[in-house]
Amino acid sequence: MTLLRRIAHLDMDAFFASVELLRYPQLKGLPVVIGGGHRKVDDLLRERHAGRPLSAIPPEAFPLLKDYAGRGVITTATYAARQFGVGSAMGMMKAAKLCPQAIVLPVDFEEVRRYSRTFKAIIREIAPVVEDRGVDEVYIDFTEVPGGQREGGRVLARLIQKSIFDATGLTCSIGVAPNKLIAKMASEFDKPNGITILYEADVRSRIWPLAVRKINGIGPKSEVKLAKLHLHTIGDIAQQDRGWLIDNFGQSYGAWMHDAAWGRDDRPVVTESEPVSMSRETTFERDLHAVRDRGELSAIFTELCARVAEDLQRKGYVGRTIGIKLRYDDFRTATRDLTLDHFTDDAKAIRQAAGQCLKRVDLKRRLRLLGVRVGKLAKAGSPDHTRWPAAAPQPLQVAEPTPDLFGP
DNA sequence: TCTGGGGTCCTAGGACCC
DNA sequence: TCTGGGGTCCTAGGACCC
Repeated sequence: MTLLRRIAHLDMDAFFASVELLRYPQLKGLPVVIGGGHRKVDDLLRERHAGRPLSAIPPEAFPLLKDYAGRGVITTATYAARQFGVGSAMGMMKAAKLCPQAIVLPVDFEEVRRYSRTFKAIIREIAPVVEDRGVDEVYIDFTEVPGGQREGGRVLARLIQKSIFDATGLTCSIGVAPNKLIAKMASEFDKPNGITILYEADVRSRIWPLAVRKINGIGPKSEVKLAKLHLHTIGDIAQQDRGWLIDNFGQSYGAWMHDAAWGRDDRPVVTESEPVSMSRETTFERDLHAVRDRGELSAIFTELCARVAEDLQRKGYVGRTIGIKLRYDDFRTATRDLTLDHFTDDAKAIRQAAGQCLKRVDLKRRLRLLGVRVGKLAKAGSPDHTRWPAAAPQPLQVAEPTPDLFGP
């Protein structure tokens, strides 16, 4: 008998918030948002309630959204907070208007990553072909897993859900479908803690009525453009002529959009991949000016370079393209980059190259963000990296490079 | 009182080489 | 002297995702 391709998408429910609720179960059912925050809420609470278990801290002791002042966005909101219209990626200040009484907690990345590793390890024990899609999501290929075909994947999905819950106390939602594209949409159908099974034949009835934005790959810009063409649902796209879509959205995107609307997607579940770039960036608490705040900017810039270098070294990569990113007070973004003739993971070398990039960008406007990126990565010590440069030997550093604007 | 931080992929023009 | 292509690399910006 031939196997049906069965791909699952698993999404942890309100992951960041749920992880916090494990620590503070007294907040269950209350509106809680995670995000922003440079404040050390945990430290604060621990100090104030020294000696008592975290779970004994009364809910009234927690900081509220209405008292929040800062530039952060919300990473996750509990379902109780979502009732008020608060959601991911929303600015904290806007959220505070909608739900001032919500409790705010900062992201605890270490804790989140710990649970992330745990739930992914549990999945891999059950079904080994797993693709990482960030801390709280994965695709899983059920096709050849023993029992992966039973009830279209429902039996295996249930087993995974239960295993994760038993080990962590966390819930997730799973969609199982013929491919990643449909599985991703299906996992949203029954949240939280749900399972949705879809087949090719369900595309018309279950997928076509959905808004175009539900397709993973159609974002806010394309949504607006589609609306102007009077296309609102996925079915609307499916009814269009493929050539017409290509004329309006380009060869690649237009054809992809047509396939997506018909539920066609043959991308494999990719279990391993190499990073392409590593970066660090920071948004300032207030907008800074290149001249007036030179000292502050210089220190931040050097620190960002040091942190990228650290990341590269810790993970064992070197890179050849050094880039910077600026965001102006009007939210426009500028990037500059420079490709070196050798690979590096050295903070000073990165700082020097990034400094050269800085000279090519307008520094008259106030800045709200500064970032440093290293691309064209290779594994440290790999032939790819040691072979470089291929032909001409690089000249010795002849002169000290001229200092950049943020220079000491 | 707008709008984080970490990524990937695509496009498009120009340089440069064959 | 003029007129070509094709291929690859570099750079800047932008869409999108988690």
